[in-house]
Amino acid sequence: MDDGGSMRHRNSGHKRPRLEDVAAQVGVSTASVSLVLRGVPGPSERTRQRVLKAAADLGYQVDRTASTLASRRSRLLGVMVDIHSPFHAELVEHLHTAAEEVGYDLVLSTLTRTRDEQTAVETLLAFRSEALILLGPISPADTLAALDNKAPVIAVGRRIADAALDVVRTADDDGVGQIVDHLVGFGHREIVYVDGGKGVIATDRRRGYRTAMRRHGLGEHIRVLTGDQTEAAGEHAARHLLRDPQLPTAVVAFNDQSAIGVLTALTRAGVAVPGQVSVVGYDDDTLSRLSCFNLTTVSQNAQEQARHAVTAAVERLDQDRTEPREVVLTPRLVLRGTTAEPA
Amino acid sequence: MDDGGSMRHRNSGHKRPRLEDVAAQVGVSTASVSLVLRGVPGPSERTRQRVLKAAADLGYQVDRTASTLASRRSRLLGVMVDIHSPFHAELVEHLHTAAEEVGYDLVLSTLTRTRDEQTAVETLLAFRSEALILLGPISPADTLAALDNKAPVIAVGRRIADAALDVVRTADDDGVGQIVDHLVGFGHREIVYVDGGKGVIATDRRRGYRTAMRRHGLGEHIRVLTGDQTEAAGEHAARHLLRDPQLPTAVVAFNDQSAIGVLTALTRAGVAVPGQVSVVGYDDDTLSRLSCFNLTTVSQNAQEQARHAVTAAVERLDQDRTEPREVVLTPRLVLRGTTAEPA
DNA sequence: AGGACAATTTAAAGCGCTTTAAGTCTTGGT
DNA sequence: ACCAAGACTTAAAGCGCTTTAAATTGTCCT
Repeated sequence: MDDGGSMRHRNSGHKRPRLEDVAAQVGVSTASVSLVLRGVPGPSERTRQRVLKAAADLGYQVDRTASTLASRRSRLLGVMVDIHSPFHAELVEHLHTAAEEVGYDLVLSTLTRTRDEQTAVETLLAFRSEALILLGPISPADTLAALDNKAPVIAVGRRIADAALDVVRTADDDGVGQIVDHLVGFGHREIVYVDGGKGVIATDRRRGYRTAMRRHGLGEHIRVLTGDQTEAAGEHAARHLLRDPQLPTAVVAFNDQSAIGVLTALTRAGVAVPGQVSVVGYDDDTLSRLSCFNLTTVSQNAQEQARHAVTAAVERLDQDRTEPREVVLTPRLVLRGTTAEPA
Repeated sequence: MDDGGSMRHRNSGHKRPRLEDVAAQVGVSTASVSLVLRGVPGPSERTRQRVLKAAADLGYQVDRTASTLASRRSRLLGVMVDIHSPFHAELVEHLHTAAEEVGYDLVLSTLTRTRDEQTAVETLLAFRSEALILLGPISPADTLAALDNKAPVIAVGRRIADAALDVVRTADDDGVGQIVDHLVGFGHREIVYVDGGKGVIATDRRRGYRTAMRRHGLGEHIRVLTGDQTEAAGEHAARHLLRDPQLPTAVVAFNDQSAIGVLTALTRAGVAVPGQVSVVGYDDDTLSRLSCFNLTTVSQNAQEQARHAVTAAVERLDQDRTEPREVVLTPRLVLRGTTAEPA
């Protein structure tokens, strides 16, 4: 009668079943059960079947914390993401499948306004992540290098000078180069670039623009407008252009957000896109695919980056590679409706 | 000399420091160190200082897996999210701060094309989450109820009939009702609704529309166009409307995505918004805030929902509440630029 | 039947921490 | 001086699992 109190709680009495419970049910040792459940060869077929049945009957589910502790391996890859970024979302999706294929699990830690990289990474480490996959880290190179001493670090999406750690990224300069090639192919010459502020990525893209322009003998037409990563910056830059007597024939923006700002301002001013001005973004955001924008842009191939990141981690963990490796993928131009021949 | 091999690995020699290492450094027992590090009263101030210093010097970081195992508590809230949803992103952000305030941590498990709710939840349980916060679960009520037997479940954002578990959501019907009130206040009468397909949420919003229309004596003007949650559906619906001799004066869409489809199709057909037709969405997506859309919509107040979800979890875990509770918040109309008096 | 060898099974020692009961020291009162 | 009452400190027993060495059982020859 005295369980009146405990009966108020569900779960009372039968708590989570343990390995021992399964073992008792079958009449074997916990060692055997553990072996069967992990698929380690050894147990006889008969034992195997009976253990599997008992486990299913009891609804047994392994306790990660215990097995991590005992095996000294978590088989966990820690991933730091900006949960607001659609691109990161896509990366995570592919990281999941890639990790699963090699027998690892993912633990995510997100960046928010009140949660910086330091905190996010500490969380990952507290879970005993064996390697850290950092999506678009902004910490300085030496901080990352120091971190790499605790667990292999794979930086995704950002160039790191003289990296002592693994890096997987796309060639941002090449991406912008492809855009310029594409526009020049159409016959454009007056191509302006709306910048993305400071930061490694912005630097690379800006350089890509400059280099490509010069390569086409358009060095004198180089024009970089200050901006950042927001729609507002794009609008601002476009309004600036509209004040000039003569519009350029094409505008390349740091990213899709900014490009959409440009698009909005131009359209609002009655400028036809791509009739009078072509506009190009970068990232192949969900945004750029909306039919009302249908923005020509550059895709970073999330899937391939994810695969390389996981591979890099596995090489570090299971194949003791120690030399840092940098994987630079070629981005892919995505032609949509905002580019055409100049008027 | 024989450590040539092991020197190839970083981390060799000094692995992650343990409680024991800190204890040895200070010359006390691991028990004392544990006490100090967790802030449990008992240890003297002198010991406290020395332990803290040693821990910092060694770069000690607690091993969650071990402490979870030992204390039989993970202090972890498992959160299932759709990583592609901007709204979920916002919720997660607030869940983080809310959880931190009450001494819990979050572990995220994401839904993807290849990862269903079942899998996501299992991951959460494997980490020993003490409670499960499911954002927009689609599993049937009885599945969720069964799950609630393993760990308290808090369903966020979705109504669950006769719920035997905690629910935190906004009143979707009320939200759409507010939209209709707003439009009627402007003098609109021909208000059509673009539906969001099947699903509990779509049902509620549709009902909210119908009820509000009747409340205003506009029962005869009720008109629901089939649709779903996509931009394409909105475009499709709008094109349908454009075929009629006479356009309605206002269109209410299931969500922002769909509303933007409507907006795009109308604009493209030369219809002025809000001059000729007003358009309203739902969700207060990032999208709706873009200056080129500036969509009037309804906000679900992520912060408040997050707080309630965490509170519900804590009440279950630390204050043994056992009666299920449903928290229904009132959504908030966000007035922007796509609504005005009818022409 | 006896023994070598392979096939299974299991006892037991942890993994790094928490927790509680049982110390050990101080104090201060008498 | 002596003892009770704090104030600290710590030994030791797990938490639920993995892993390895050792034990047990079974099989096949000669």
